Amino acid sequence: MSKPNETYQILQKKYGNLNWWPIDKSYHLKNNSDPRFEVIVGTILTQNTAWSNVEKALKNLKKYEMLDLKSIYNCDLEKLAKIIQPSGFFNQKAGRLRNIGLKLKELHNSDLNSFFDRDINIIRDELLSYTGIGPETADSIILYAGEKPIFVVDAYTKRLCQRLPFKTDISYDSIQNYFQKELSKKYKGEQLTKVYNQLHALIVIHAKEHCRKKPKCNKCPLSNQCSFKKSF
DNA sequence: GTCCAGGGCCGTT
DNA sequence: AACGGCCATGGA
Repeated sequence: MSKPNETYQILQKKYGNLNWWPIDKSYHLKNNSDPRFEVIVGTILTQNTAWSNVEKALKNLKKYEMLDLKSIYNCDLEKLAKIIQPSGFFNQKAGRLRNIGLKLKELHNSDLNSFFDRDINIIRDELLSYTGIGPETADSIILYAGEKPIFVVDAYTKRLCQRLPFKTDISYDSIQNYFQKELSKKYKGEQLTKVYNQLHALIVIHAKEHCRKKPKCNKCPLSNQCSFKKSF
């Protein structure tokens, strides 16, 4: 039976350190804006969407100087939708972004420090109450913007869990609880946060390179612990 | 042309 | 509770 700790070690050795979440820090230094807000925007834009399309939308937002909280909640929805068009689902996402901006302004006076300076479960419940933020988006915001220890489960993670398999059913909460239980035995504090961050990134890369829908099991680094094994 | 991507909401059963 | 349709672009 596969274990998250082993899987992490193997993937780490294979793919090395992956710099997630991808953020243009120089942009935020120059504009005195908060990179955490770019992460939040990115989590919405990337919902069921290839990152290459998200990059185009983020580039547009910077071009029109819209990548900050105030510009988002003050925006004209049609204009915002046009700007983020390359990311797909643009009408939906424009509404979600503006709504999140308004909530952060109204409930937290636009202060991300105080927003994130709370218990993880409190933050999570609040994020889940916002329209357009489900479990994966909430957890991505907490981990990659808030830098707090929570494990993000996505479609890739579910696929991996089915195939290896791990000893868990594949509901979001079950997978998250299982990974957190196993990994927190070995890692603590900031180290644990880094592991959650890195492992999710590793799973994404691995799923793109090998554990695709139509898997490429040839040269797969996890083949020893995987029971799916097919030769495609 | 078809398939798919770093989901979530809403209506129906 | 579980499932299907829907939202939409761009790259493989």
